[in-house]
Amino acid sequence: MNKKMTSTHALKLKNSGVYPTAQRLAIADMLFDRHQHFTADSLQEALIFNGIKVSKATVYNTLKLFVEKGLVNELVIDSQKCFYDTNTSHHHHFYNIDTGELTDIESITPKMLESLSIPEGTTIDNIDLVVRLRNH
Amino acid sequence: MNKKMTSTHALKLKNSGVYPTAQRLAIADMLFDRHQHFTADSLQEALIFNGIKVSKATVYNTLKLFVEKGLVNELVIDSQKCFYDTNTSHHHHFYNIDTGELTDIESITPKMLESLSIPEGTTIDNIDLVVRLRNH
DNA sequence: TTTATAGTTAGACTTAGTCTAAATTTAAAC
DNA sequence: GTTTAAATTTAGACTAAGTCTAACTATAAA
Repeated sequence: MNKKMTSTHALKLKNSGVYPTAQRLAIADMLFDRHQHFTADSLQEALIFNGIKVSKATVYNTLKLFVEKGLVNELVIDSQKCFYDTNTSHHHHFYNIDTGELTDIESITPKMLESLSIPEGTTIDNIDLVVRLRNH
Repeated sequence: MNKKMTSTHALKLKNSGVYPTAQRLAIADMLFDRHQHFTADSLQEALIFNGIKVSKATVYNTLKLFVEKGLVNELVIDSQKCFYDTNTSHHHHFYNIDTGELTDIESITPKMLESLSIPEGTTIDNIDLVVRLRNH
Protein backbone atom coordinates (compact mmCIF):
# COMPACT_ATOMS: atom_id res chain seq x y z
CA MET A 1 0.00 0.00 0.00
CA ASN A 2 2.43 2.63 1.20
CA LYS A 3 5.02 2.67 -1.54
CA LYS A 4 2.48 3.15 -4.29
CA MET A 5 0.30 5.64 -2.37
CA THR A 6 3.25 7.75 -1.36
CA SER A 7 4.51 8.09 -4.89
CA THR A 8 1.00 8.96 -6.06
CA HIS A 9 0.81 11.72 -3.50
CA ALA A 10 4.32 12.92 -4.27
CA LEU A 11 3.26 13.22 -7.88
CA LYS A 12 0.09 15.03 -6.93
CA LEU A 13 2.10 17.57 -4.95
CA LYS A 14 4.66 18.03 -7.72
CA ASN A 15 1.93 18.50 -10.30
CA SER A 16 0.55 21.32 -8.15
CA GLY A 17 3.97 22.94 -7.82
CA VAL A 18 4.44 21.86 -4.21
CA TYR A 19 7.85 20.51 -3.33
CA PRO A 20 7.18 17.13 -1.66
CA THR A 21 9.05 17.26 1.62
CA ALA A 22 8.73 14.53 4.24
CA GLN A 23 6.25 16.56 6.28
CA ARG A 24 4.12 17.53 3.30
CA LEU A 25 3.98 13.94 2.16
CA ALA A 26 2.99 12.78 5.62
CA ILE A 27 0.17 15.32 5.56
CA ALA A 28 -0.83 14.38 2.01
CA ASP A 29 -0.94 10.72 3.06
CA MET A 30 -3.26 11.63 5.93
CA LEU A 31 -5.61 13.60 3.71
CA PHE A 32 -5.81 12.49 0.13
CA ASP A 33 -6.83 8.87 0.37
CA ARG A 34 -10.41 9.91 0.90
CA HIS A 35 -12.38 13.13 1.01
CA GLN A 36 -12.71 14.45 4.48
CA HIS A 37 -13.29 17.46 6.67
CA PHE A 38 -10.73 18.47 9.26
CA THR A 39 -9.19 21.35 11.20
CA ALA A 40 -5.52 22.25 11.63
CA ASP A 41 -5.75 20.90 15.14
CA SER A 42 -7.43 17.60 14.26
CA LEU A 43 -4.86 17.08 11.52
CA GLN A 44 -1.94 17.57 13.87
CA GLU A 45 -3.53 15.23 16.42
CA ALA A 46 -3.98 12.58 13.73
CA LEU A 47 -0.36 12.94 12.67
CA ILE A 48 0.89 12.63 16.22
CA PHE A 49 -1.41 9.65 16.81
CA ASN A 50 0.31 7.98 13.84
CA GLY A 51 3.73 8.69 15.29
CA ILE A 52 4.49 11.54 12.88
CA LYS A 53 5.84 14.60 14.63
CA VAL A 54 5.09 17.81 12.72
CA SER A 55 5.17 21.23 14.31
CA LYS A 56 2.14 23.48 14.56
CA ALA A 57 3.80 26.06 12.31
CA THR A 58 4.33 23.45 9.60
CA VAL A 59 0.75 22.24 9.83
CA TYR A 60 -0.50 25.80 9.33
CA ASN A 61 2.06 26.59 6.62
CA THR A 62 1.27 23.40 4.74
CA LEU A 63 -2.48 23.94 4.89
CA LYS A 64 -2.07 27.49 3.63
CA LEU A 65 0.11 26.19 0.79
CA PHE A 66 -2.33 23.40 -0.08
CA VAL A 67 -5.19 25.91 -0.16
CA GLU A 68 -3.19 28.25 -2.42
CA LYS A 69 -2.46 25.39 -4.79
CA GLY A 70 -6.06 24.21 -4.80
CA LEU A 71 -5.32 20.89 -3.12
CA VAL A 72 -7.74 21.53 -0.27
CA ASN A 73 -10.57 24.01 0.30
CA GLU A 74 -11.03 26.26 3.26
CA LEU A 75 -14.50 26.24 4.81
CA VAL A 76 -15.97 29.02 6.89
CA ILE A 77 -18.45 27.05 8.95
CA ASP A 78 -17.71 28.32 12.41
CA SER A 79 -16.47 31.70 13.65
CA GLN A 80 -14.00 30.10 15.97
CA LYS A 81 -11.95 27.80 13.81
CA CYS A 82 -11.23 27.09 10.19
CA PHE A 83 -12.32 23.81 8.60
CA TYR A 84 -10.70 22.28 5.55
CA ASP A 85 -12.08 19.95 2.93
CA THR A 86 -10.18 17.64 0.60
CA ASN A 87 -13.21 17.59 -1.66
CA THR A 88 -12.31 20.53 -3.89
CA SER A 89 -15.24 20.16 -6.25
CA HIS A 90 -17.93 22.78 -6.06
CA HIS A 91 -20.34 21.70 -3.36
CA HIS A 92 -21.95 22.90 -0.15
CA HIS A 93 -22.51 21.71 3.39
CA PHE A 94 -24.81 20.59 6.10
CA TYR A 95 -23.42 21.54 9.48
CA ASN A 96 -25.09 20.08 12.56
CA ILE A 97 -24.57 22.68 15.28
CA ASP A 98 -25.46 20.14 17.96
CA THR A 99 -23.04 17.40 16.95
CA GLY A 100 -20.48 19.35 14.93
CA GLU A 101 -21.04 16.88 12.10
CA LEU A 102 -20.21 18.30 8.69
CA THR A 103 -21.50 16.59 5.57
CA ASP A 104 -21.46 17.44 1.90
CA ILE A 105 -24.36 18.60 -0.21
CA GLU A 106 -23.09 17.54 -3.60
CA SER A 107 -23.84 19.54 -6.71
CA ILE A 108 -26.73 21.61 -5.44
CA THR A 109 -28.56 23.62 -8.06
CA PRO A 110 -30.67 26.67 -7.38
CA LYS A 111 -33.72 24.60 -8.10
CA MET A 112 -32.77 22.03 -5.49
CA LEU A 113 -32.55 24.72 -2.82
CA GLU A 114 -36.31 25.14 -3.10
CA SER A 115 -36.96 21.62 -1.90
CA LEU A 116 -33.83 20.73 0.03
CA SER A 117 -34.16 17.40 1.78
CA ILE A 118 -32.38 17.41 5.12
CA PRO A 119 -31.11 14.55 7.32
CA GLU A 120 -33.67 12.74 9.45
CA GLY A 121 -34.04 13.97 13.02
CA THR A 122 -32.84 17.48 12.25
CA THR A 123 -34.38 20.85 11.55
CA ILE A 124 -32.84 23.78 9.71
CA ASP A 125 -31.47 26.40 12.08
CA ASN A 126 -30.43 28.75 9.32
CA ILE A 127 -29.06 28.89 5.81
CA ASP A 128 -26.10 31.12 5.15
CA LEU A 129 -25.17 32.07 1.66
CA VAL A 130 -21.99 34.12 1.41
CA VAL A 131 -20.63 35.32 -1.90
CA ARG A 132 -16.94 36.14 -1.36
CA LEU A 133 -15.64 38.78 -3.75
CA ARG A 134 -12.18 39.93 -4.73
CA ASN A 135 -11.21 43.22 -6.35
CA HIS A 136 -9.87 42.70 -9.83
CA MET B 1 -34.47 62.62 19.48
CA ASN B 2 -33.00 60.78 22.45
CA LYS B 3 -35.93 60.63 24.81
CA LYS B 4 -38.22 59.11 22.21
CA MET B 5 -35.62 56.76 20.72
CA THR B 6 -34.51 55.52 24.07
CA SER B 7 -38.00 54.62 25.12
CA THR B 8 -38.61 52.94 21.75
CA HIS B 9 -35.55 50.78 22.30
CA ALA B 10 -36.47 50.08 25.90
CA LEU B 11 -39.83 48.86 24.63
CA LYS B 12 -38.20 46.76 21.96
CA LEU B 13 -36.01 45.08 24.57
CA LYS B 14 -38.93 44.53 26.94
CA ASN B 15 -41.04 43.05 24.15
CA SER B 16 -38.27 40.55 23.52
CA GLY B 17 -38.04 39.65 27.18
CA VAL B 18 -34.78 41.50 27.72
CA TYR B 19 -34.56 43.55 30.87
CA PRO B 20 -33.49 47.03 29.74
CA THR B 21 -30.46 47.91 31.84
CA ALA B 22 -28.40 51.02 31.20
CA GLN B 23 -25.73 49.07 29.30
CA ARG B 24 -28.22 47.15 27.19
CA LEU B 25 -29.99 50.35 26.27
CA ALA B 26 -26.72 52.02 25.35
CA ILE B 27 -25.96 49.07 23.07
CA ALA B 28 -29.49 49.07 21.64
CA ASP B 29 -29.15 52.79 20.91
CA MET B 30 -25.90 52.12 19.03
CA LEU B 31 -27.42 49.35 16.94
CA PHE B 32 -31.09 49.66 16.26
CA ASP B 33 -31.40 53.03 14.59
CA ARG B 34 -30.24 51.55 11.32
CA HIS B 35 -29.34 48.12 10.01
CA GLN B 36 -25.66 47.53 10.22
CA HIS B 37 -22.90 44.97 10.40
CA PHE B 38 -20.50 44.95 13.31
CA THR B 39 -18.26 42.83 15.51
CA ALA B 40 -18.07 42.69 19.31
CA ASP B 41 -14.87 44.66 19.10
CA SER B 42 -16.17 47.37 16.76
CA LEU B 43 -19.25 47.75 18.95
CA GLN B 44 -17.19 48.26 22.09
CA GLU B 45 -14.97 50.77 20.28
CA ALA B 46 -18.03 52.69 19.12
CA LEU B 47 -19.42 52.74 22.66
CA ILE B 48 -16.15 53.99 24.10
CA PHE B 49 -15.88 56.59 21.33
CA ASN B 50 -19.28 57.87 22.46
CA GLY B 51 -18.12 58.06 26.04
CA ILE B 52 -20.03 54.98 27.15
CA LYS B 53 -17.91 52.63 29.21
CA VAL B 54 -19.08 49.02 28.93
CA SER B 55 -16.89 46.05 29.78
CA LYS B 56 -15.87 43.41 27.27
CA ALA B 57 -17.79 40.76 29.21
CA THR B 58 -20.98 42.80 29.03
CA VAL B 59 -20.56 43.39 25.30
CA TYR B 60 -20.25 39.65 24.73
CA ASN B 61 -23.03 38.76 27.17
CA THR B 62 -25.37 41.32 25.63
CA LEU B 63 -24.68 40.19 22.08
CA LYS B 64 -25.31 36.58 23.05
CA LEU B 65 -28.57 37.62 24.70
CA PHE B 66 -29.67 39.73 21.73
CA VAL B 67 -28.94 36.80 19.39
CA GLU B 68 -30.94 34.41 21.60
CA LYS B 69 -33.86 36.81 21.58
CA GLY B 70 -33.68 37.32 17.84
CA LEU B 71 -32.77 41.00 18.08
CA VAL B 72 -29.59 40.56 16.06
CA ASN B 73 -28.24 37.81 13.79
CA GLU B 74 -24.88 36.16 14.01
CA LEU B 75 -22.98 35.91 10.74
CA VAL B 76 -20.27 33.38 10.01
CA ILE B 77 -18.34 35.25 7.37
CA ASP B 78 -14.80 34.86 8.62
CA SER B 79 -13.13 32.08 10.60
CA GLN B 80 -11.44 34.53 12.89
CA LYS B 81 -14.21 36.70 14.23
CA CYS B 82 -17.94 36.76 14.52
CA PHE B 83 -19.97 39.40 12.70
CA TYR B 84 -23.43 40.53 13.75
CA ASP B 85 -26.25 42.02 11.74
CA THR B 86 -29.16 44.10 12.98
CA ASN B 87 -31.03 43.17 9.83
CA THR B 88 -32.76 40.04 11.06
CA SER B 89 -34.81 39.47 7.93
CA HIS B 90 -33.83 36.53 5.78
CA HIS B 91 -31.07 37.69 3.44
CA HIS B 92 -27.54 36.90 2.39
CA HIS B 93 -24.23 38.64 1.93
CA PHE B 94 -21.49 39.87 -0.31
CA TYR B 95 -18.17 39.85 1.53
CA ASN B 96 -15.22 41.55 -0.12
CA ILE B 97 -12.18 39.66 1.13
CA ASP B 98 -9.88 42.49 0.00
CA THR B 99 -11.65 45.36 1.74
CA GLY B 100 -13.60 43.52 4.44
CA GLU B 101 -16.73 45.28 3.18
CA LEU B 102 -19.92 43.38 3.97
CA THR B 103 -23.14 44.18 2.12
CA ASP B 104 -26.57 42.65 2.00
CA ILE B 105 -28.08 40.62 -0.79
CA GLU B 106 -31.72 41.21 -0.05
CA SER B 107 -34.31 38.58 -0.71
CA ILE B 108 -32.37 36.31 -3.02
CA THR B 109 -34.36 33.54 -4.64
CA PRO B 110 -32.90 30.35 -6.06
CA LYS B 111 -33.57 31.69 -9.53
CA MET B 112 -31.58 34.85 -8.83
CA LEU B 113 -28.53 32.80 -7.86
CA GLU B 114 -28.24 31.70 -11.47
CA SER B 115 -27.62 35.22 -12.72
CA LEU B 116 -26.28 36.99 -9.65
CA SER B 117 -25.09 40.51 -10.45
CA ILE B 118 -22.05 41.44 -8.40
CA PRO B 119 -20.56 44.85 -7.53
CA GLU B 120 -18.47 46.57 -10.19
CA GLY B 121 -14.72 46.01 -9.98
CA THR B 122 -15.02 42.66 -8.22
CA THR B 123 -14.93 38.99 -9.12
CA ILE B 124 -16.43 36.10 -7.22
CA ASP B 125 -13.82 34.25 -5.19
CA ASN B 126 -16.25 31.61 -3.97
CA ILE B 127 -19.82 31.05 -2.91
CA ASP B 128 -20.42 29.25 0.36
CA LEU B 129 -23.78 27.84 1.16
CA VAL B 130 -24.07 26.37 4.64
CA VAL B 131 -27.26 24.81 5.92
CA ARG B 132 -27.03 24.77 9.71
CA LEU B 133 -29.08 21.99 11.29
CA ARG B 134 -30.26 21.30 14.80
CA ASN B 135 -31.38 17.98 16.22
CA HIS B 136 -35.04 18.02 17.13
C1' DT C 1 -34.56 48.79 54.98
C1' DT C 2 -33.28 44.38 54.22
C1' DT C 3 -32.67 40.63 51.28
C1' DA C 4 -32.43 38.08 47.10
C1' DT C 5 -31.66 38.13 42.35
C1' DA C 6 -29.81 39.81 38.19
C1' DG C 7 -26.33 42.33 35.87
C1' DT C 8 -21.66 44.28 35.40
C1' DT C 9 -16.83 44.38 35.99
C1' DA C 10 -11.59 43.65 35.71
C1' DG C 11 -8.63 40.75 34.62
C1' DA C 12 -6.99 35.96 34.34
C1' DC C 13 -7.47 32.40 31.19
C1' DT C 14 -8.21 29.64 26.75
C1' DT C 15 -7.89 28.72 21.99
C1' DA C 16 -6.74 29.37 17.17
C1' DG C 17 -3.52 31.11 14.62
C1' DT C 18 0.85 34.08 13.40
C1' DC C 19 5.55 35.39 13.75
C1' DT C 20 10.48 35.00 14.50
C1' DA C 21 14.96 33.55 14.60
C1' DA C 22 17.60 29.50 14.85
C1' DA C 23 18.32 24.89 13.18
C1' DT C 24 17.78 21.47 9.58
C1' DT C 25 17.17 19.72 5.02
C1' DT C 26 17.83 19.72 0.22
C1' DA C 27 19.67 20.89 -4.46
C1' DA C 28 23.04 22.51 -6.95
C1' DA C 29 27.76 23.77 -7.85
C1' DC C 30 32.10 22.80 -7.42
C1' DG D 1 32.18 14.16 -1.50
C1' DT D 2 32.20 19.21 0.25
C1' DT D 3 30.58 23.57 0.22
C1' DT D 4 27.16 26.86 -0.38
C1' DA D 5 22.65 28.88 -0.93
C1' DA D 6 17.90 28.49 -0.67
C1' DA D 7 13.89 26.44 1.17
C1' DT D 8 11.72 24.19 4.99
C1' DT D 9 10.89 23.10 9.69
C1' DT D 10 11.00 24.04 14.44
C1' DA D 11 10.02 25.72 19.38
C1' DG D 12 8.17 28.88 21.56
C1' DA D 13 6.86 33.76 22.09
C1' DC D 14 3.17 36.42 20.70
C1' DT D 15 -1.63 38.13 19.22
C1' DA D 16 -6.54 38.40 18.92
C1' DA D 17 -11.16 36.79 19.87
C1' DG D 18 -13.71 35.13 23.19
C1' DT D 19 -14.79 32.78 27.92
C1' DC D 20 -14.72 32.40 32.79
C1' DT D 21 -14.59 33.74 37.59
C1' DA D 22 -15.32 35.89 41.66
C1' DA D 23 -16.18 40.31 43.53
C1' DC D 24 -19.01 44.19 43.18
C1' DT D 25 -23.22 46.94 42.00
C1' DA D 26 -27.92 47.76 40.90
C1' DT D 27 -32.59 46.54 41.06
C1' DA D 28 -36.95 44.39 42.63
C1' DA D 29 -39.58 42.60 45.95
C1' DA D 30 -40.73 41.67 50.57
